[in-house]
Amino acid sequence: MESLLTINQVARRSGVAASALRYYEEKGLITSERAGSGHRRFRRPVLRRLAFIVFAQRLGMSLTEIGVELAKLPDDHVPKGQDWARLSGPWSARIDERIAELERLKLGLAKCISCGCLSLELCKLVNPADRAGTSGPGPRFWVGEEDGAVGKGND
Amino acid sequence: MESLLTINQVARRSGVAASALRYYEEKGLITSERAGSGHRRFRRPVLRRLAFIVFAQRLGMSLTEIGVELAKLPDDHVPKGQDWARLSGPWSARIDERIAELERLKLGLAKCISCGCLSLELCKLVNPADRAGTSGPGPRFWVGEEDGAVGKGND
DNA sequence: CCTTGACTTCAAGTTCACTTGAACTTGTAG
DNA sequence: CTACAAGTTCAAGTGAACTTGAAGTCAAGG
Repeated sequence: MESLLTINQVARRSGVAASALRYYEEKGLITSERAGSGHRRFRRPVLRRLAFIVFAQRLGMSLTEIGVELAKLPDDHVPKGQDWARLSGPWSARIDERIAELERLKLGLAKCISCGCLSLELCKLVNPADRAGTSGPGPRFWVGEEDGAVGKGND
Repeated sequence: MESLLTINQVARRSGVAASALRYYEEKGLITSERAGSGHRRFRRPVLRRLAFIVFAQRLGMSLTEIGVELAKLPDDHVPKGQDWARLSGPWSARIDERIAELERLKLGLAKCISCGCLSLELCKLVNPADRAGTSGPGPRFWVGEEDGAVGKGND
């Protein structure tokens, strides 16, 4: 028994909807074999890949970015601890950055929100590195003064 | 000089695009007066409201959720330190939760990714409270075993 | 043989958070 | 008076990440 999983088995075990699994496959994030019937059969390592995808989404990464990371895993053999471990260094750093930003936000919240400087200081608290700066729709980030019409009064 | 700001002044000072400001106003997140010409005139406190919106977005909140929070601010007077401070308690807690989740993720990454248990343990690391559980599109979260087809082998 | 359930593909729909474009009005400078 | 920038509304488009629906296939059970 090679222990191949149907799409719904994977869906139940991963918490990722079957439709999402097809979507991920279409996007090249995961792969499957086919049974004679044409039905998908997933190998078990897909579960770890999915764990990684869910994980990375919680960190705010887009599927495209996640795809880039997953591409670093080998195609020629089932990924081993070492393969995943190669990814984990940069990831720890990434998480640390995000935590640091949240700490800054928290500090800013406590320190500034009641003193009137929030609207002037938030720019220094928010790290725009990740998703900002992309063109098209999506939230922008706070920038400093740029405008002539700056009063001396508190905002 | 009452120091009312035009939409582009607000846009420059907040880093939020003018189109987004109109959108926020439409959604009831901010308000403006009108000049005789029909042009929007924003009062200065809108800048702090916008700071709060940008801030909350960085925490992963939707505009709808942010609207609920902003509704807690008084309409009858310019929000003061105390008004903002009333919000800050729950917010600190919220940030702490998020930080705690990231710490768990990081720990899980370091501890589990190389030992083969990741796909079984992530469920305990990821806090689904925030955005998961919503119906419709969007990412799902990892759930535990639910399925008969569980092998004893490592995934 | 017929139904049921699990699966397939493909096209179209949904939500969020905006942006873009068209057509129009106003205020200021030359 | 004419330009032109800056503003307006409204409708439609965008991109990400999926979901939903329609129509069809396939294997197993009664």
